[in-house]
Amino acid sequence: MSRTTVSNAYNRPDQLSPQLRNRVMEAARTLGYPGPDPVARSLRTRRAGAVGLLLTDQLSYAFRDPAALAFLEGLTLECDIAKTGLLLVPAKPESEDILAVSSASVDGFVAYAMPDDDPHLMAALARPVPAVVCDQPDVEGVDSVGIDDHAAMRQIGEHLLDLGHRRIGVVCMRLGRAVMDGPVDITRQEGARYHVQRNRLAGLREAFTRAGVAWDRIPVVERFDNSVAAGASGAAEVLSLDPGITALVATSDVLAFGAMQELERRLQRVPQDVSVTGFDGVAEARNRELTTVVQPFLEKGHQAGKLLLDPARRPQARKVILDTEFLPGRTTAAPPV
Amino acid sequence: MSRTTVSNAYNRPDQLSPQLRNRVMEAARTLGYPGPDPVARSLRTRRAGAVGLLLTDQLSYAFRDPAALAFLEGLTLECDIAKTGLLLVPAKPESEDILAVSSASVDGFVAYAMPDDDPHLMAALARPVPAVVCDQPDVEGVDSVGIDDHAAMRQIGEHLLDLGHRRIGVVCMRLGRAVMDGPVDITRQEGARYHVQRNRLAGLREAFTRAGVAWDRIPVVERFDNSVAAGASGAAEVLSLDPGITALVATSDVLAFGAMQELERRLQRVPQDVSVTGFDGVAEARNRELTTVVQPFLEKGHQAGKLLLDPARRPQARKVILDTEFLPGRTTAAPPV
DNA sequence: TTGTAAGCGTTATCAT
DNA sequence: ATGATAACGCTTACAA
Repeated sequence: MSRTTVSNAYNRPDQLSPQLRNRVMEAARTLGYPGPDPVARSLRTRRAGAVGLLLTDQLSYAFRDPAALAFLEGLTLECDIAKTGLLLVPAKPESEDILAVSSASVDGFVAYAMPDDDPHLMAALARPVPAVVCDQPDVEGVDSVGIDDHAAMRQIGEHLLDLGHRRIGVVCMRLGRAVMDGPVDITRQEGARYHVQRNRLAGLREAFTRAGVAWDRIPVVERFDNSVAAGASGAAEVLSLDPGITALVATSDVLAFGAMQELERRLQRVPQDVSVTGFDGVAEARNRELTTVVQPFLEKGHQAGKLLLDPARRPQARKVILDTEFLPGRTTAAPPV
Repeated sequence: MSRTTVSNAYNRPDQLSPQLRNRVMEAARTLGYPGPDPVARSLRTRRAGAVGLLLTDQLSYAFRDPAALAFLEGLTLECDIAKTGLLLVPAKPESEDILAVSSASVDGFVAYAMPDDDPHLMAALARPVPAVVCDQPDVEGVDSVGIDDHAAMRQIGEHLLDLGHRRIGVVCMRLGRAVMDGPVDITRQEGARYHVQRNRLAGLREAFTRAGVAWDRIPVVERFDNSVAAGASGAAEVLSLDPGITALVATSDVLAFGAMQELERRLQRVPQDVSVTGFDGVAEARNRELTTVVQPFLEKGHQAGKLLLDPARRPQARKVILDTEFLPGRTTAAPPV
């Protein structure tokens, strides 16, 4: 029996007589042939049947961050439709080991919120497969999905300014690949390796600078982790830098929850004593009526998947900017008199 | 320049002179050679560098279930260590299409809480790669990880019996691959395709039967989704079948939250009017002090990963049964007099 | 240190 | 309807 016939028996049952097909399958059982080898098939067909996903952090991190989860959910829905697997590629930011990226058998990559200079990102973009970046700076020839972080954060700044706040503090997420928890000077703010954080800080800065508030007086504190605990300790540090602030701006909802926890511990009322804002619009933020910006994470994942899996790929890179919505909540009010 | 030299330049930089290596890399750049093809490499080395994961539901479901998430987190931690990617394989229960399973380029499979007769599971086990099943019945020659669902649920039953409950109702998760929301007779309970649900119901039944309570009088209601909404509607249905129950047993914490929501809507107090129990011990259950059984999801994922990735594989299948802890909370009390 | 040659297991093309 | 042949791109003994 020839190879071709066996291949057809598995892949094109209609191309050969049912009895021959049965004979093939029976022989396979007898001989212990487990069916076509996926890797060899991929080599021949030039299709891996999987999409690679690069995340900011080690794999397990993604399962703790509600925002990353929603993105993943949107992306997997597209993968389901395209009958494509999703390969979570280990890409710890502190590791320089890009072997996992360069040897991942995938038909394309999605990079989500990676730092601009991450070697894993570089390695993925260097691969001769399509890629989509999400929440990252545009790269020549690479499709991208994102929001206008700058404008969204400026809205939050303007909201606080309208309420009358002038002395504020900021807790932001990591700005580089190394742990650098502490106060952030303007140089580091501008040179942040994370597109999203850089733009949010810049947007806030623009709002305050326009209103005539000196930005270099505003304490900005960095935390590596996006966790409630990090938000709490970040808020504590901001308050130690300027105990007189009337509002705390966090660059994520999760950090804002931590800030609120710390304020509560200090018996400071929100918003009567200190206003707090977040960013993202995760479920808990809506429940607790945090003043925040809602961004469509699920839709981001959808769009990223669609761009990557769209068979009719355009000759030039496409760029999707999704809408955000400023959502005033009960955690902001006029500063105390 | 020979193929070998190029291969060595990429894979064994120490095996050739630095200047030659540089010459190779430069030539690669000039010629636009993107580096070794991962698929061809996998074919040759017989290593895919990825582990396949089969989940009960479509991929996106996993990102909604806190239990599945914790399992994933534990598993990915092991994958990180082994520098192996994790391939989420689309395996919708209602689909018979196993192509994604049989053509996934993986070095092994982890199957998590799949129904016993799922064709995707069969296809994965038929592949000539190692596999680990989790929360599933033992399969000849396949490593397994799980808990003693039967004993754990019996504990819950005994707890309720000790408090004096005799008329109870049950809300369980799906027992088969098709949506069959509604009351469940004993035949369907015993024939449930989901190992976990089957054993939990059997454990509860044993406790009540031993105490002399006729099990066939106890309303058991099935819901396909493991969601708060499903728990609420399931509880409502149980209450319509027997308005006189003094306790509601849910086979998951999430369903229990739904049951509590429905009881609150009916102005029934928990636990004064009706007791409620869950299963899993997710974070929210601990916060709300739900009476439940805590099971180590993270550890389950760890163990599954370890078994699969352990290079020193035993000749015979290994079986890991993890401990659970009965956690009495504030949602159970003696029935009203 | 570098090169030669033999597969890895498929599927596409073409011929019968 | 079925079969022969030629890649797919790589790694790895082994030889030079």
